[in-house]
Amino acid sequence: MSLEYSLLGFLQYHPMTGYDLKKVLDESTQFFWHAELSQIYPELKRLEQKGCIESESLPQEGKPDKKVYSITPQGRNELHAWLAEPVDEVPAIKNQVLLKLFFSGTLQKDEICSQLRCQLEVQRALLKRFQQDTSQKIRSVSETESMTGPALMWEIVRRYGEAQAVMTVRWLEESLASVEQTAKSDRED
Amino acid sequence: MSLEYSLLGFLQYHPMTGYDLKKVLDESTQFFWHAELSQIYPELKRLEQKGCIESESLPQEGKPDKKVYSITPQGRNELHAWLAEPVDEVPAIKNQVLLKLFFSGTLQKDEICSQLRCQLEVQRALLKRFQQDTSQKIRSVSETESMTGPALMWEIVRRYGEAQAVMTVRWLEESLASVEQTAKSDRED
DNA sequence: CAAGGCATGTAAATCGTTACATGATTTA
DNA sequence: TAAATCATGTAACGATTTACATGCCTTG
Repeated sequence: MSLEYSLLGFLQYHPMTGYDLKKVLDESTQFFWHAELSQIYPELKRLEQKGCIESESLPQEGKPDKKVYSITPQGRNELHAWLAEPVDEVPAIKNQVLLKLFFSGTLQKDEICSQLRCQLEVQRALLKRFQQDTSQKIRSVSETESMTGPALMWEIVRRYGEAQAVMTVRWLEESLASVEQTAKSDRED
Repeated sequence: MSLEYSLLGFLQYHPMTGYDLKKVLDESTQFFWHAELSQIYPELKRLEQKGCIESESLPQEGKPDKKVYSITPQGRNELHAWLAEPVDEVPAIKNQVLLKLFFSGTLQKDEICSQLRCQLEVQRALLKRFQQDTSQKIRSVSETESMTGPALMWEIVRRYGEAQAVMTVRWLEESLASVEQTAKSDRED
C-alpha cells in the first residue's frame, strides 16, 4: 500500500499529527494521491505498531490530546527502499469522463458536446490552479531562487499536473471540433 | 459505481457473457477502466436482479453453461441517464510514480534518474501501442473510412491515451534533464 | 448563531484484488 | 507435458469512502 509511504514521506522532514498530515497532503500530493482522515488515523496506528514511527501525546485543553508522530530509523529505511524500487508498470487510472465518452457513440451530438464543455471548464480551472496557486506555494517554500531537492521534486510533479491539464484542455477542444464536424445532425443509429 | 455502467455500455451493442465482457474490456477501456472477472460476475448478477439485464443459459459440453446477458429497456434508460449526466469534477488519480518522485528530494541523483529512465521505457512502449495496435483495432471495426458514432468515440479516447503518453514521455525527458543539471553531485541534506 | 477549524477517532459499507476451485480442450 | 483458453464462480483480504460521535474555539 502506498498511503503508508506517503505518510512516511512527509514525516521524514518533521514530526506531525494525523490532522497535519491531512492538510499537507491536501496542499501538495492531493492531485495524484489523496486520503481521508478516517484512513490516515488507522494507518498511523499500524505504522507505529510496525515500528516505522513513534508518537508523543501532548495534552491540550478542550481538545483531544495532540498525537505527534516522528519517523524512526526503520521507517527511513523502509521509505528509502520503496522510493528506490523502480516502477516498471503503467500507472493504472480510473477515468469516468473517458468511460462516458467511450460509450456515448449513440448519444445525440449536443449531449456529447455538453459533457465535453463541462469538462473543459473544469480542466481550465485546474490548469489555472497549477500555474498560479501551486506555483506560488512552491516558490514560498524554496528559500532562495535556487531549488533544493524537495522543492525541485515538488516542482517536477507540479509540471506534470500542469502539462496534463494543458494536454487535456487541448484534447477536449479538438474532440469538441471532431464531434461537431460529424455529418449526423442529431441521432445516429 | 461505474463498472456497472461499463458493462451496460458494452451490452448496449450486443449480448455477451461475463467472459466476453472481460475480453472486450481488456482490448478497449482497459487503459482507463479495468476490472477482474471476480468483480464482473457478481456485478452482472446484481444488474440482473436490478432488472437492467437478463440472462440466457446455453448448455455446453465439458464447460459450465454459457450465460449470455442482454440489456433491457430499463438498462438502456439507466445507461443513457448516466452518460448524459455531466461530470463536473477533476477525475481523481493515484499515481505511484508521482508519489515516489515527490518524496525523492533526499535521494541520490542517480537513484532518481534510474526511476525516471524506467518509466521512460514504460511510457515509450505504451505510446507505441496507442499509435500502432489500438489505432489498428479501431480501423478494423470502423467499416469504411468514415467513422460512425461508436468508432469515433473510441478514436477520441485513444487520442487521449496517445496525447497522455506523448506528454508523459516529454515530461520525463525534461525532468531527467532538470535533475541531472542540479549542482549536487551526490546526496543533498 | 451558524459555519468552519481544531483534534481525535470508530463503524459500516463499498469497491477492488488475489487466491482458490473445477475441468475440458487446445496449443507450444 | 506444461501452459493457455474457455467458462463459471466463491472467499478472503485489502483499500477507500461515507457516516457517525464528541466538543471547544473562532470567525463571519
